[in-house]
Amino acid sequence: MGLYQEFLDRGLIAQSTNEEEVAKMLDGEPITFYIGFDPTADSLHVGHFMQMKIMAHMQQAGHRPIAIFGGGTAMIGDPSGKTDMRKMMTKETIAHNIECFKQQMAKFIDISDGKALFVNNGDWLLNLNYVDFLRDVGVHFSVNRMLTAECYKKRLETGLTFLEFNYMLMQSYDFYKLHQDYGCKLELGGDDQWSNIIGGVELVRRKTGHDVYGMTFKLLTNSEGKKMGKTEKGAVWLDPQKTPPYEFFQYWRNIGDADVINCMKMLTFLSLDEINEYAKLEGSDINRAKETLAYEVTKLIHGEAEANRALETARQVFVAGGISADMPTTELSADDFIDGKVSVVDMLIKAKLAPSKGEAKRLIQQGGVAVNDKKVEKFDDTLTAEDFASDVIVKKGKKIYHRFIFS
RNA sequence: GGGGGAAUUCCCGAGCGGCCAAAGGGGGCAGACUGUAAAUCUGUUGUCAGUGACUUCGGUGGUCCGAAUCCACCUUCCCCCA
Repeated sequence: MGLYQEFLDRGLIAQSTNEEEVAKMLDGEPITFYIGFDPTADSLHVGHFMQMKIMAHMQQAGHRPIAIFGGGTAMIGDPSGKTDMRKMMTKETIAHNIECFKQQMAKFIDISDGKALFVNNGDWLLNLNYVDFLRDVGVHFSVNRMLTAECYKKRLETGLTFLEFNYMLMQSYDFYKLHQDYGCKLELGGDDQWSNIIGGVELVRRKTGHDVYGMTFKLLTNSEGKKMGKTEKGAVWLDPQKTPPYEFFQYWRNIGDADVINCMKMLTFLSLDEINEYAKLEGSDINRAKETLAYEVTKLIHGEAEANRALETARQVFVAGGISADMPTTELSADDFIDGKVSVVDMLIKAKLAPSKGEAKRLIQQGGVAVNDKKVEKFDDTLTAEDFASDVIVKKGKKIYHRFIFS
């Protein structure tokens, strides 16, 4: 099966500037293509992972990926689809974020012997001469057209600064630059990048007369159309420091029924045949699909060992109701004990299971806390040092387990 | 440059000078029901303390016994005009 067909079958493709040509390119001679990443945080997240997975797919098929880090564009901030202007980032932050991105990405993309390139658009964007740029690039853009672009729609209601309005030109210039320097012929990206991508395709054509192409991939959304990979606490990060593997695993283990198969197709390398088998599951059997999804995605990002540990932990906790060494753990010290006792409330706070005493008390009063499987009845319950002879497991709500040790 | 409007607790958004820790919705958290799902229902949602105290309503001062509510200045944002 061809690469293009594979992308199509997995439901990854959103739109392309020229379907026929792009399909031919993907399954034809090696080409150079690029995907941009704006360094807006110090870790990649799940949304980026999809892009990386696509790059890896492409690389396996013989194509040469260029990952472009937006050291220049991040100075502006992409307004696409945003309701508010982003806080402007300092150069130092951006540089730091790029380093973090590079390290994470190098695990998925082979950059040896020039098989893939990591470039920073700050290298050329930051030194542009304003007037020259306007004459070279700005002249090719119609404000009228830009204003009708879908991605600015929201911003036309709330306000769009000229700073951000320039973002499209910068990104378009990237494509031109990569085309000139590396013969790059294809830009890929999330579907929110569509406007920016066609801007680049058009700019290259106007300036060089060459045909280049763009294609966007579906964003990872759930069945309700909401973006996935976000929790109350923020994004689901790839950095194990920011989102521990077990938590990462649990995120996928807990997704809605309607989203499992989609996620499998988009995020794992499982064959479509295999996925179709999972799609036949119904009722509580769907949990098997969720477990597989969680395992596979965790394996891709954190490695097999971590995936196994997360899976084991989850099974022990939820199926056997047992204790696992891999549970999030808080170590208590003698200072935490007053008169030889430590209150459950204080433990919850120490483990960050509750942000304040009031909330910790409420949790207990509403019956949401159990110590060693026994529901805590009173909010002023305490434990003594003897209780810690073996590990103490605190359960918050139905799914959050936390281990306390004291030695 | 001129004129008008706005800034409220995680978000949106109400808020006669006292009865406002501040309506309502969203979101979050917990409980019931379940399949570690969804939907639904219930409770809860500033901090500390068991009848209470304390810190909040863009910022700084002021008026008043008393201010999220009134005044002045400042900051930011939006809209209309040039």
